[in-house]
Amino acid sequence: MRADSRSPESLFDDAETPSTVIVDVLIPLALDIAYSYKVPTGLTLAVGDVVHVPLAARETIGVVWETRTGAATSNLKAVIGKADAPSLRPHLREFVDWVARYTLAPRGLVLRMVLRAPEIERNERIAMGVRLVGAPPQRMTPARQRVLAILDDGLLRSKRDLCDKAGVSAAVIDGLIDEGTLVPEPMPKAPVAPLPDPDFTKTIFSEAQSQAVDALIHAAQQNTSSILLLEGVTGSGKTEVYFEAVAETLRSGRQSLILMPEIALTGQFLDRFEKRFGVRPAEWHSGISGRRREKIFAALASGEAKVIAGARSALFLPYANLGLIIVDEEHETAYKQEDGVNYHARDMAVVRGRLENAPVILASATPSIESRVNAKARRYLYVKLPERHGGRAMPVIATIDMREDAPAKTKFLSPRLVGEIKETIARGEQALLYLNRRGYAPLTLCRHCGHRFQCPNCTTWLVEHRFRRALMCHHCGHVERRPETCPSCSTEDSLAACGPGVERLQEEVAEQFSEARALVLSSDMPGGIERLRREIEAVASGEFSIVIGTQLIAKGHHFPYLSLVGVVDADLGLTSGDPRAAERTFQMLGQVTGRAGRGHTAGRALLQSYDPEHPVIRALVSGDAERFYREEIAQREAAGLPPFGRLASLIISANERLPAESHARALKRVADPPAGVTVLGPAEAPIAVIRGRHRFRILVKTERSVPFQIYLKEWLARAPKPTGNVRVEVDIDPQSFY
DNA sequence: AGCACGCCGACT
DNA sequence: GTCGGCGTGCTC
Repeated sequence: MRADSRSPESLFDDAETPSTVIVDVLIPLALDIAYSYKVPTGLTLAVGDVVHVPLAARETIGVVWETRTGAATSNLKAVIGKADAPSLRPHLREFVDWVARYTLAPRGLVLRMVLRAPEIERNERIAMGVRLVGAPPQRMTPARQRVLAILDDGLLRSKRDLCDKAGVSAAVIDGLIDEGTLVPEPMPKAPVAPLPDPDFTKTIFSEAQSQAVDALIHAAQQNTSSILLLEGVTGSGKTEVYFEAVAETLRSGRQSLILMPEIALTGQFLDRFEKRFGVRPAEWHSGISGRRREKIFAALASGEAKVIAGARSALFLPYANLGLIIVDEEHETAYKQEDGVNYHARDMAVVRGRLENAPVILASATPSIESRVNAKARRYLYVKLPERHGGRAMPVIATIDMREDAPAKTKFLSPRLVGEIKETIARGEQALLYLNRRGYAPLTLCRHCGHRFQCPNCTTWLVEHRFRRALMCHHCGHVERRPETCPSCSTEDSLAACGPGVERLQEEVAEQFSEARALVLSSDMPGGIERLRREIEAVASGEFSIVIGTQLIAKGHHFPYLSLVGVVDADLGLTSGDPRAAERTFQMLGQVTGRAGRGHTAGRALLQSYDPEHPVIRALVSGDAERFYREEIAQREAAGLPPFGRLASLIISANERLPAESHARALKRVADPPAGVTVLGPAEAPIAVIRGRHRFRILVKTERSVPFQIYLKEWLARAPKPTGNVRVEVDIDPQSFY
């Protein structure tokens, strides 16, 4: 061996060194390349193995990405040893590489999403139970009698269980062990998730549903991947239909993943699953902690757990034999991860399905434009459930023209809506008022000098929160006290609230319906998620007659007493600059109005609008979704926007201390795009300030059909590197992998 | 992710 | 002078 092994040449000089096994280890950090390590003699490693490796002065975990033989150069560090974790299967490694390439993220960061699931097993404690073996004790006591009576059948029981049943403390059992009457014995490991029974109950389906079920079962039986869009209006029994595909996958012994937007993972879904399969599915979301995560991780890797219902991160779990992926509410924006690795779980689900030869079912009442386009272009199979099941009627949707049926000044409920609410609560039914605006008023101005309160960081108005006596920016989180006098002209009591928020609506409801029990449901109410959950339960049990809520009430809750939905400002959101504004509004209002009348009464929905002829409003009223999608796609094409995919936004972030200059520099970088890429307008206002950095969003589209994120990455790599505190990130918006 | 290094303004 | 915050680059 050479004395001077530090020179760069020595790394490749194998003249005097014997050949050894070298592994390339991918480390779950922001690194795109795998690092090489020597394998010490006596250790055998295979691709996919999880290993401990030295890194700088630390020790980290990593995954063997490649093995090879090479020169044993002494400047390679050696693998420390194998970690006690299941090896990553080829499909999962392929998935990591694919996602990293597509999302422009370093491979290590994607690997981290796989590995951070468990903190990688620590040695598991084996639970001990006791069994009756020896002779009865010398001294018999009533407590001992009870214990022995229970263990009479000779079965193994856990101490905990035994204490509860016999009504004794652990000391009694320990005493009997000391006497030799009972013998401790390791308990068999309890299954992490009990096995769902595909034939626990048989659902009776309508004719239309049966056809959908057949199509889904057919897809599930294939050992190849097919993508299927299941479009079914609220109340059409989508969930029960796709449960049949899960049942079929269970029968074939393969695993099913049901992806849901985080918030939708409710008790109600779990109950429905239990009703169909006899047990609850294993759950996976941010609320599942430590031990449980490790167990689920291991049970999926071994193939023991068969069905998992989870949020988007469940996509990166190590399935032993994945046979089906369902993406519930596929249009949900919660599927888009915006920090760290930018990915859209729906699209990555399609990719994983392809890699694992598993069918993917995308389910929604209001599919995203891109899934609709894919279905119509026959890239996806398309199954539609056009009507509600059980003979329930669709809600009747009508508009209230606010130009004709105007509310009183500083009021926001039209006389007609007020009348309908009165009738509804008089019948003992529930009314829901939907307004997607937190706080009291979206704008505060001075009646004397016209001063408007604006966020110092963003170009948005500050929203008044009367409850907290504060003015808040809903963009960046900036908060300031609401002053008594105008900061500009010092006039007292001149500040006026403009426009409605849910808090203000609550005030109006209290005036109009003083006798009714009303409740505001908003994500920023004090008390957090726990209180919110309780309140939703209370609404479901009919405790309130008027519910005022922001968009969180649209998410998959079943309110059996709800018969009237009033959309306070149906135009809200239609005018924002977002190219998806119309689509989002259509989806949101479709979900909200769909809440009406799922119980014993036919539902009604009223949309208050100043623009009742707007295509989105008209589509909602006529129930003609087909027409909406057709018109929206045509309109996007007319506006020069691609119907789906091939549209990305570049996020540019610059230190807030040097705004103008850095911003200009960063913009220069995207000002000169290559042929085939069009920059859609400059970024005018920062969309947020995160950790002292302004974030600007610039939309970019391309004609290229190759995965254009890769194309963008190459472009950005070639572009002159911005100096100063500027960073350009590529954020992939509606994605396509074609 | 950590950690070192180097650049700046601030100040015992 | 040097302390410390922040930005940048490196880790087989």
